[in-house]
Amino acid sequence: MQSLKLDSNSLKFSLDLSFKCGQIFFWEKNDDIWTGILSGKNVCIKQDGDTIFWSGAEEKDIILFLGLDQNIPEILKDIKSSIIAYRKTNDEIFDIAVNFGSGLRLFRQDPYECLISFICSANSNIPTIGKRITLLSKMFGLEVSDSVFSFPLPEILGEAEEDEIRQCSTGYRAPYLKKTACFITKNPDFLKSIEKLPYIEAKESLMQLSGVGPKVADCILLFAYGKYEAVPVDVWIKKIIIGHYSQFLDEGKMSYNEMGNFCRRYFGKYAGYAQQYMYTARNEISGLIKD
DNA sequence: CGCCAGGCTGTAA
DNA sequence: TTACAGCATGGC
Repeated sequence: MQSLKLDSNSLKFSLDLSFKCGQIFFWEKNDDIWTGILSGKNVCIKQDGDTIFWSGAEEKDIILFLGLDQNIPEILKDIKSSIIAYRKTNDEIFDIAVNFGSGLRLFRQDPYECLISFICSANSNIPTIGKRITLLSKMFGLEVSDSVFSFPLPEILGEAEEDEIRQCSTGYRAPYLKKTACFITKNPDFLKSIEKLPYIEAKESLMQLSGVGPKVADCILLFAYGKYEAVPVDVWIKKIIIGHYSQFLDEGKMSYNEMGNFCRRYFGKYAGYAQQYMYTARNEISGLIKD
């Protein structure tokens, strides 16, 4: 295994927390080792204190995937100064979230895998989403090594029968998966073209895909494209906004876009990062805010 | 049994 | 433009 020492900006990095925070689903942990596939190769990653060990990839790709180049102290400083500028005080709930989520890092995952994963996420929960992805990979993935299956390729998923996709516990999401896989097969450069678009246009573009609404689009933009102004508002974040930030929002201005716009004004250009700290600490926060 | 979970699509006003 | 029924699955 290769290894690298975390630098001073990354000393609190937590591989476990980052994998488990609901941003990625197609990796598994066995005996302290996370295994998955990057660029078609089996990759193992583990953390021991301030050292990351891995195999199956080049160092620069591991650093990019895990987001180890991101300067977290700088990002948090930016968010906190934006909060101060907005409300003239600190935000005790956000501080609690950052404390709880210490070591959190937004990965840079493959856009296609992120897209399919979050179509599966609709109206569901994290363990169930993971099971769906695993079932899909076993049914439609390529066996890259002994009983290790790749993420299902678009050309295979697009040709699959809707019933087969339903057998992977995907329910009513099955036709969305098939349609979107077909679209990606016919438009192989589509996901690449999203990169250079500004946030609003990138989001509108993604929302043309079947099964992709505003929330799923924001997840893809944040978790795969590193567009930190994307703020996925799920039921937990909505609860937190209503319970802790409603003083800053007009009654009746609780639409998806209004909540996201508020977060961007309040947290600044890294609002999506702030959102992920809040989401990660959702259980701790929910007991501290209005119901 | 009912309620909820990283919501979206289609329809109606 | 917004409102809302319907939708599959699994955990509690």
